[in-house]
Amino acid sequence: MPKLTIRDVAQAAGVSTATISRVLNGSGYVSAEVREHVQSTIRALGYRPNAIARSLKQEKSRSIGLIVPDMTNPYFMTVARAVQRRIEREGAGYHLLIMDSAEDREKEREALHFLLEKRVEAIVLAGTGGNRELVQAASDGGTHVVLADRTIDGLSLDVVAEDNVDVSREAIVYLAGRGHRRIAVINGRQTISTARERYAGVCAGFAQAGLQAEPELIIEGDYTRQGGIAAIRALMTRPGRPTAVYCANNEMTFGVYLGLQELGFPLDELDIVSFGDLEFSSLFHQRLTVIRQNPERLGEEVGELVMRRRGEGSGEAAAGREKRVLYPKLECR
Amino acid sequence: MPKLTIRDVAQAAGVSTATISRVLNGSGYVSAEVREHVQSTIRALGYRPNAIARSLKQEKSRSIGLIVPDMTNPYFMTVARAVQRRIEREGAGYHLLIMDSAEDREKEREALHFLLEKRVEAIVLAGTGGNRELVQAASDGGTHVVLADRTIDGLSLDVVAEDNVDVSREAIVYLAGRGHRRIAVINGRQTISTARERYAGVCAGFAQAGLQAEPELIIEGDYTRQGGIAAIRALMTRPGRPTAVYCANNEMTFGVYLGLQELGFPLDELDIVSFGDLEFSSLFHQRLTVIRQNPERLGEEVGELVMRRRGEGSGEAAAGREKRVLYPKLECR
DNA sequence: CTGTTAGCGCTTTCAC
DNA sequence: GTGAAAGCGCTAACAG
Repeated sequence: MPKLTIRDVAQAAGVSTATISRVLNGSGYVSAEVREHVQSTIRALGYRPNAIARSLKQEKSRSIGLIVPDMTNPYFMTVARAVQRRIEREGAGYHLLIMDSAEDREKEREALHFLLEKRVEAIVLAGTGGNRELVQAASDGGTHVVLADRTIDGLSLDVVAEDNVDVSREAIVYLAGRGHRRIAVINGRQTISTARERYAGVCAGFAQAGLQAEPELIIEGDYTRQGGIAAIRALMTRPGRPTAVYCANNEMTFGVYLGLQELGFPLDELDIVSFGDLEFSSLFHQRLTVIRQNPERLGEEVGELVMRRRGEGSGEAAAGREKRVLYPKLECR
Repeated sequence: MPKLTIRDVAQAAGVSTATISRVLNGSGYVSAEVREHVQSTIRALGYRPNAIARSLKQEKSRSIGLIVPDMTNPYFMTVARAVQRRIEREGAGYHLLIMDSAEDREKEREALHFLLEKRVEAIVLAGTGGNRELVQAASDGGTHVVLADRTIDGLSLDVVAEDNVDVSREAIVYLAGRGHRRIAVINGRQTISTARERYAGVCAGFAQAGLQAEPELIIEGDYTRQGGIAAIRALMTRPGRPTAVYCANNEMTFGVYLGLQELGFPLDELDIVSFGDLEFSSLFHQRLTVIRQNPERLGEEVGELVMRRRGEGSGEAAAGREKRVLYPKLECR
């Protein structure tokens, strides 16, 4: 099959390439007669314009980059899907380039470079906490940057995130209210903003409940399932076990259950609060309380913000950055 | 920030654009001296080559399209991730464009057109069953097409899929062996190849077990959670309830559990076999037997195939198509 | 070893 | 209303 170009179509239709282009884009004046003729020629030939050439000429890639720290986490994939839907809805042929940093700063750096070379019009970043200068440079360079879910200290950029502090405080108070005195905390890495915020909330909760946070019950995990398994293993195989656990993300909560099972404990051995939902929590009638986030909404907000920024003048005139905060809810039952 | 081009770099470094290009691509001869100078200039300026221009010139987009019928299904996202990893591993700057057809032929058609315009080098399709001519045309047009998970009748294309028939037969025999006589079947739409194959296997299973498949126990669902809910509702709210259910995909199985819960049945009311794993099946000690698929492996095979085809001459010389079959396993316990 | 140059396929002034 | 022509940023012959 010969690769067709706009010139082939022009030749076949007996008009100039400019006319074809005008028909394709619905721009400029074209008589109805010619338009129809061109359109039928296009159909007859099965011609498809080359989006790459178009992008080069227009200096618009019509693509948005998204970097998530974990493609296997349903939370981020839900965000991704919402963003994708939102930008596709615009109908302007936008699409999403999804990259996975796997919580690795180096991979994140590569992903940023990659997206920059692809000339994405905006980068949505749920970051590892690293690459601050590069992110700033990207923003200064005129690529819109929106931080999603996670912020980066010292950068003034658009942000759509959740309030991690207050609901975490509430969670600890809730557990204390149920009579727990030995509450373990499985944290995320403190390089990640959400992990820091969640921990801050936890501390506030302990204070409010008049409890002393016991160092050996505070474990720094890594937001992975394996991390959750390791954490619960450590907690349950030494004296002074906890009676309740606050777990800073969904994957680690899953790990906690896997670990409990592996250790031979009943799954309802502990009261657990999970920051972030687990798909099966509605079926899983253990002593599990969920802090329900709203990835759908977050993704929509991000998409909306991205498309709006696209309209505004690039970089330079960009007025104040925007910060939108969503509020997760502790689902007591 | 001024957008830098290769000419700016050339000017700054006092050499020609060709030299810059050679340094960038590691092609042709460049003296070590000049190379270093150019590289430091590039770094100093913070120059990033424009991948769009490069793609246009080289007539290689370095992108692969993937169309899945359901982005929310972990099965397909696992496939996607495996494909992505595999093509990124090549190190040639390849990336994946993921599109969601939402089981809708029209959306699938749009996605195909979109990817064709983006000049993706290959399309990986887990299809709805429609758009046969378009898919054929894409393949004829020189875009490699690999069917993943689902085949399309009458098309001779590369395929990586699972054997749905035999393990489904086995599942029914297994349920019959546990003494069940009233076994319900929740099918997928018969426009989808996997649904047809799974149903064929189910019928073989009934025959082998010497059971009569009862029409009112065979329900055509749609591979969605809602479909599963609707199906189990229908089955359980009329006389002659089943005692076991074969459920043709993971999402519908989830729906079955949601439905049972909603109807007030205990979750272990029925023996259930699910084609396709549920994330929590290992924790969920109900009467659930899973047919374990291997999306990781499928994705890797697809990625491998795609990258190999890329090496071979395009379209024309493409020798025989390849069909790889994976074998899911019934996990009895 | 390095520079000059001709495009890749399209859009977009600017003439007519 | 339509066409001619100049690039978008890069790479790849081809000279030198």
